[in-house]
Amino acid sequence: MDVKTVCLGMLTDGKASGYDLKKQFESSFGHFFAAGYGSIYPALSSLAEQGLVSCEQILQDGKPDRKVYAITDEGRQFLLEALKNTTPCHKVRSEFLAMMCFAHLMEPADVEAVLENRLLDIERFNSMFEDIEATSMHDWPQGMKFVLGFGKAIAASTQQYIQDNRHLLVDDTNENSAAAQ
Amino acid sequence: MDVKTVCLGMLTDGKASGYDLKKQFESSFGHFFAAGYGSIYPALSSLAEQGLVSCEQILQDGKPDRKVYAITDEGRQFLLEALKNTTPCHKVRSEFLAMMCFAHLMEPADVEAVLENRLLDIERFNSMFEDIEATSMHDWPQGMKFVLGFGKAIAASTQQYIQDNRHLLVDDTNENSAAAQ
DNA sequence: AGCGCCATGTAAGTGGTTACATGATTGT
DNA sequence: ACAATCATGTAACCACTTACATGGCGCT
Repeated sequence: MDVKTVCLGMLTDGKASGYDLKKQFESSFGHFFAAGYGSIYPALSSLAEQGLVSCEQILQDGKPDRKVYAITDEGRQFLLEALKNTTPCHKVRSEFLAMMCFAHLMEPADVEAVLENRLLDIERFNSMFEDIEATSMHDWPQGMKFVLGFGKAIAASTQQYIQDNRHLLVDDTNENSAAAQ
Repeated sequence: MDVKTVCLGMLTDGKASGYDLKKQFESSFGHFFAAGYGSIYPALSSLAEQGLVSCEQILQDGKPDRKVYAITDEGRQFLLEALKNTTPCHKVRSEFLAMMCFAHLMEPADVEAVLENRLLDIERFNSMFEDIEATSMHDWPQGMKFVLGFGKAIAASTQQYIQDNRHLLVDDTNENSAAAQ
C-alpha cells in the first residue's frame, strides 16, 4: 500500500484536489503515513492515467487551475482489491530509539534534550488530535476513529514510558551531581 | 541517522562482521530500525573508505574471507558528533493503520484477519524479546534496556488497544450475524 | 540428498524527499 | 508591506529493497 492507494482511499470520501489531500495527510494521516506534494501530485497523475480517478479541471483566474479528482468505478474496484491484503506492514524507523541505544556515549544534557524533544513531539500530536476531535470527527467512519484512538493510545503510553524510565538514561547519581553540593 | 551511523554505533560494542551486524539488526534493532545485507555491506565498505572503521580480513578456506570491522578513533569522533543531534526523528509508516481507515469498505472477515495478523506480529515480537532477556541482556548498556522496554511497552498497549476496540471495526450486530441463529 | 547456516557482495529498481519554479489573493 | 494561504508541478537525488550470484560445511 503506497501513497497512490491511500490517495485513492481518501477519494472515496468525496472529490478533492491534491492540495486538499495534502491537508488530510498533514492532519489525520500524517502521524502514521506521511506524504508531501512531491509524492501526492505524481500519484494523482498516475491514477488518472490508469483511469482509476477522473479529473475535473476548474479554471481560476490568477491562480493555477484547480484540479479536482474523483474516484471512478475502476478505481473503487482496484481499491477493494488492494484492501484484500490481510498482511499489511507496520514499520517504525526511529532515529530516536537508535540514538538512545547509544545514550551511554552521549553527554547527559544531550540525552535529556532528546527526551524532552520527543515529549514535545507527542504534545504536538495530542494538540492535533484535540483539534480533530473538536471539528471534523463526527461524520467519520469507525475505522478513522479506531486509527485516531490508536495514535492517542500509543502517544499516551510513550509519554508514560519515557517519564517512568528516563532515570535509566540519566542517572542522577553520576556525572550530573554538581547540584548536590 | 542512517544505517551507516547505526553500524558504527554497534561497533562501539566490539569488532564484528557484516553478518554479525545483520543478526543484531534482526534481533534487537529490527523492530525500530530494519536493515538488510543490501544496505549493511555497502555501509561498511563506505565507512572503511572514510577511515571510520578498520577492516581485518580473516582468510578461511572454502568460505569467503570473513571481514571483521573495528571502529577507529576517527569513527568514534564522527559518531559522537552525530549523537549531538537532539532532534532525531521517529517515523511510523503503517499500511495497517492506513487500511483500517478504510475498514468500512472491506469485508468484515478481512478486517478480522488483518487485526489477527497484527496481533500475531506482536506475539512474535514478544517472543523475540523474551529470548533476548533470557540470553544477552545482562551486560547491555542502560540505553539498550530502555529501548527494549520501550518496544515492550508499545507492544503491550497496542495489544490492549486492539482488543478493547476491535468492536469498532467489526460490529457483530451487522453483517456477521450468521452464528446468531 | 537436501536444508539451513555461514559469508560476502553487486546491480537494478523503487518509492519518496528536497529543492526549485511560479504567482495571485487574503488577512495583519 | 509582509506573511500566509491557495495551487500545481518537475527534476535531481537519496536511501533502501529485491533479486541475483557463489559456495563450502554440518546435520538429519
